[in-house]
Amino acid sequence: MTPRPEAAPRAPLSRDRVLSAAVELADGIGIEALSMRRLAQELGVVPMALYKHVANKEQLLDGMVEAVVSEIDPPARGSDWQGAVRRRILSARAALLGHPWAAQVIRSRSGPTPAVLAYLDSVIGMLRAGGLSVDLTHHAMHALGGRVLGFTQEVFDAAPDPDPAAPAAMPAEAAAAYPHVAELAMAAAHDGDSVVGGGCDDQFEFEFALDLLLDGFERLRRQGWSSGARRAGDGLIA
Amino acid sequence: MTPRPEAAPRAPLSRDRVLSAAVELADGIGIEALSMRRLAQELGVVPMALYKHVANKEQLLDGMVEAVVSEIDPPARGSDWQGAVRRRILSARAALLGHPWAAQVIRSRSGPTPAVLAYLDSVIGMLRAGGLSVDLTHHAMHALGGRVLGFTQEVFDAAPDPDPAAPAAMPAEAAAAYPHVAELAMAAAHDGDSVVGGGCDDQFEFEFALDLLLDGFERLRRQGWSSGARRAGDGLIA
DNA sequence: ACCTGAACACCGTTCAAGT
DNA sequence: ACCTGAACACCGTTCAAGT
Repeated sequence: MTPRPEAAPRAPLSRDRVLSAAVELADGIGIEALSMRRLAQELGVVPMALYKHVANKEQLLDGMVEAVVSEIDPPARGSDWQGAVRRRILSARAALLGHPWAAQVIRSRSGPTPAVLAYLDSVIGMLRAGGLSVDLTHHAMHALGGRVLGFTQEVFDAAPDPDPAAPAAMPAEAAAAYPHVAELAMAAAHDGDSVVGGGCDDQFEFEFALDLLLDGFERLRRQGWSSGARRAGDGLIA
Repeated sequence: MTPRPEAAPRAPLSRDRVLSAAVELADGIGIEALSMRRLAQELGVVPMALYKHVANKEQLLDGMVEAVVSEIDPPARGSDWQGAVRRRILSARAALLGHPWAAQVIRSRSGPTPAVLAYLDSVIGMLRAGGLSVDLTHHAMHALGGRVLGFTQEVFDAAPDPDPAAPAAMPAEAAAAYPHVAELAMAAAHDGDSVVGGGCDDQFEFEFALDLLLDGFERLRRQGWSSGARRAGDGLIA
C-alpha cells in the first residue's frame, strides 16, 4: 500500500502543533466533540502518536488553555487603576470570545495553569498599585470572579483543598514568579485560608460581591438611571 | 436462575425515582462519573429500562436540575427589596451547595427549565416591586449572572439564538406563567434582543457589571474599608 | 404491548508486538 | 529505541428479537 495518498507529507508532530490543532478543532466542532481520536485523525496520525506530546487528555486541555490565555494583550501602562484594570479585563474577554469553549475548560481545570497565574498576578498587581489594601484586593478578586478572565464565571470549580493544613504553601519559585498572588496567599494564610487553594470563606466572598451589586442597583435606582447613559458608573462617584 | 438474590424487590421504576436516584448518585460519585449504565445498575435495572422514563441523558439532566431548583425556599415576604432579594439568592446558593455538580449542569443546559424560569421570575418580580425600572432590572439580572442561582456564574452557556429574527417570541402560556420574565423579554425585544434567547448586548451587560464592581472597590478604598466590618455594603449608602 | 439483550458507533488509555 | 495495532473497559442509543 502506498502511504496515505491524499495527505501531503505532514510536518513532524510537536506539542505546539498538537495544541494549536486542538484549539482550531475545538473552535470548529465544539469542545464536546473534541476527542483524542478525532484530533489524531485531523492531524493525519494514529491516536497513540498524540501521547508522545501530551500525557493524556487533561494535559491536552491544560495546553489549550495556555494557548488561549497567551493571546491576552499585555497590560497597557498609564491612566488610573480603574481604567487600566478595565482595559485588561476587557482584553481577556476579547481573547476568550474567540474560543467559546475556553471559559468552561478553564473552569474545569483543577487549578490555574502558569499563564493563568501570570495573568491573575498582573491584575492583582494593578489593584495593589491603585492603592487597594491586600485585604480589599483579595475580596475584589473574588468578586470579579471569572470576569477577571473575561467571563461572568468563577475562575475555578470548587475543589476540596488537597491539604487544608498546609500553611502559605506556595513554593519559593512560584512566589517569586507571581509576587502579587503570593502576597494575597500569605495574607489569607493566617486565617487558615489560601487564595490559591480552596480555603477562602466562600460564603463571605459570595455575600461581598452580592452586596456590592445590590448597593449599586439601589444607587442607580435612586438616580433614575437608564441605560441611555450606557455606563453603569456614570455619575456614581461625585 | 433466581432473580438477583441480594436485591430486595425494587419498587417499580418511575420518573421521580429515576431522578432522585440520579441526584443522589451524582452527589456521591460526581457528575462526570454519572452514566446511564451506572444509574441503571444503582437502580437494579437494565440500562434500557431508564429510557421509558427519560428520553435521553439530556432530559435526565434537565430533570435533575428541576429537582435541585425546587429545593430553593419560597420567597419570604416583608422587609425592603434588597433584603428580600438577598435572602432569596442566598437560599438558592444554599440549595445548590448541597449538589456541587448543579451549577455546572444548569449552565450546560441550552435553556432554562420551568423551575428555573419560575425562580428567575420571582427574583425579577422582587426587583420590580422594589421600584427598579424594567431597564435597570434587565441589566441587574445580567449583572447578578449566576449569583441569581446561588453561584458566581452566568446562568446559561452562550448559545447562538436559534431564531434571531423572532420578535418577543414568548408563547402566551409562558408569558402568563412567568409575567416578569415576559415583561423584560418584551422590553428587550424592540432592540432585537431577548432576555430569554441569546440576543442581548453581551458586551454592554459585561461592562455594566464590571463597572459596578470597580466603582464599588474604589468607594471602599476611599473609605479605608477592611473586612473586619464583614459586610461590603456597610456605610456605602448614606 | 411491553421489555430487553445484543449490537453499533463511539470513548481514553494500556500494552504487547512489530520495526 | 521508537512506533502502533489490537485490545480493554467503558459510553449513549438503536433495533430487532423475545415475552
